[in-house]
Amino acid sequence: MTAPLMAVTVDLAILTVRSGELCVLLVRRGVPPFVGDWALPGGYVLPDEDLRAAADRELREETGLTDIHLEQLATYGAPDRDPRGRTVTVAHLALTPDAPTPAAGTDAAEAQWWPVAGALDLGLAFDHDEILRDGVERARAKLEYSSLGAAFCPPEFTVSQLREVYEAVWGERLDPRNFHRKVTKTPGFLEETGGASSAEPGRPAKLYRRGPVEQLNPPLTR
Amino acid sequence: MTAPLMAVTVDLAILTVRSGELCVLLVRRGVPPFVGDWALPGGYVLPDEDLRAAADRELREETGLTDIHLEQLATYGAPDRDPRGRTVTVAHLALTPDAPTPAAGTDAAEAQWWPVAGALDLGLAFDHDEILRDGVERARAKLEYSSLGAAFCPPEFTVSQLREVYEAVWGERLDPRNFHRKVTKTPGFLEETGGASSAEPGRPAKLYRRGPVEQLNPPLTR
DNA sequence: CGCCTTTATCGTCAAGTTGACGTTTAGGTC
DNA sequence: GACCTAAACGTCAACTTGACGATAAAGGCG
Repeated sequence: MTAPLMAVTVDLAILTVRSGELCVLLVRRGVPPFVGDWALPGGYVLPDEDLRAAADRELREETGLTDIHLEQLATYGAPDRDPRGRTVTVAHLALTPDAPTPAAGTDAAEAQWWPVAGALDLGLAFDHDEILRDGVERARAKLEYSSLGAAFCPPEFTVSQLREVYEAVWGERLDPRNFHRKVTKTPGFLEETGGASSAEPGRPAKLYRRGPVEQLNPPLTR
Repeated sequence: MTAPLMAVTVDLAILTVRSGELCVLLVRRGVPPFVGDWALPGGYVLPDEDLRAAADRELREETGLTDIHLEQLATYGAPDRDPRGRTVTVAHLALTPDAPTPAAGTDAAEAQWWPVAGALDLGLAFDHDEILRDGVERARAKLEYSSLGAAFCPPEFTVSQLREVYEAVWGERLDPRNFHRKVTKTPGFLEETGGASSAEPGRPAKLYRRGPVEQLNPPLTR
């Protein structure tokens, strides 16, 4: 049997929290198909390129960001998902602290952060609605049982900043006192830096950085 | 830019519990490359076939099984993972109750259940060691916070059977009384059928089937 | 039939965790 | 200083967990 050949792409659901809202980076397509529609950034995997390397490259090209959390999400390969021909896309999920709106890439007329609810109302190109929904779902689930919330925060952050991340991703308010107790009493989740932040009114908050723990046990609860 | 084309396959990590051990279905390769080596069952995705459909088809071809739990695991695409040329594989994880050793498929000289520890010592073809490790890891994690343990059990089963699944997958003993309390008191996890099993010595155990709940909250703990 | 063995099921209790909410602390501003 | 704000710490009842005792319901055996 001779193997059927297909195009393979990577697409990125790059999430951040801006002003208390979970946002995704979308690009407006500048080439067919779906010209003018909004889409997740992505592109073809090169002949000698690893999937992870392709995702890293696209991330760098679209945002200039490096060293942010990037994980494989899922692979989408419905036979008719791309009108140009059979294309399988390996979707990735990236999480980043709030960053300036990046420059547009080569294939994209514009790039812009969108609140996820609004992005899903736009009607994205290809099956990117589904990918985005799955990515947001993954992010929500991972905040519960991993220390990934800190991936949305700058290197040093306060407990309040971290709580605002959880509130934005989960879309619900959390009790500041119980949240503080939980994250500071979980060994290895946070490390005190010694610094303090007095940007906000009120008592200055201690600064923390990510601790070594990846899995939270017991998990945080929505 | 013209899209680089690649072969796309699905590979299956089909897990079951046999005599208290977590086992995986392996096939011995009958065609190059890696002739004679053990490998996960799998094959090319057809030109008009969805990824899920390809996984379903391979599962049916290799085991004759249908209607068992099947989920996408991850996608592996290192440029040199297949000596025949660039090949990306979408690995799937399948969980099934104990079943008879299936007949070999077309490309496989034999098919056989292997305890996972032994299977990893064999040195599997391609990157199937890595896929198997990831699949086992996924199964272990999902038992904690989902009701997927029942996917290893027949339609009707006892609490002890379910506990033996957990013990086999996690590789540790659980207290029968606390396990019983946990699974029977979690609303929606199990449904009593009314029947009883007296196959074992001792008091007959009530029979249960899977309840509607998918996510366990709070989770079971190792 | 009683008695033993086996496993299922139920109960108990101390320790730990959660959720709701009060109190104190440490900065700003007027 | 008085007042505002948010951080950080405390309290307490309800619940969950882990360890393990007690009871129930079968079969085997004298």
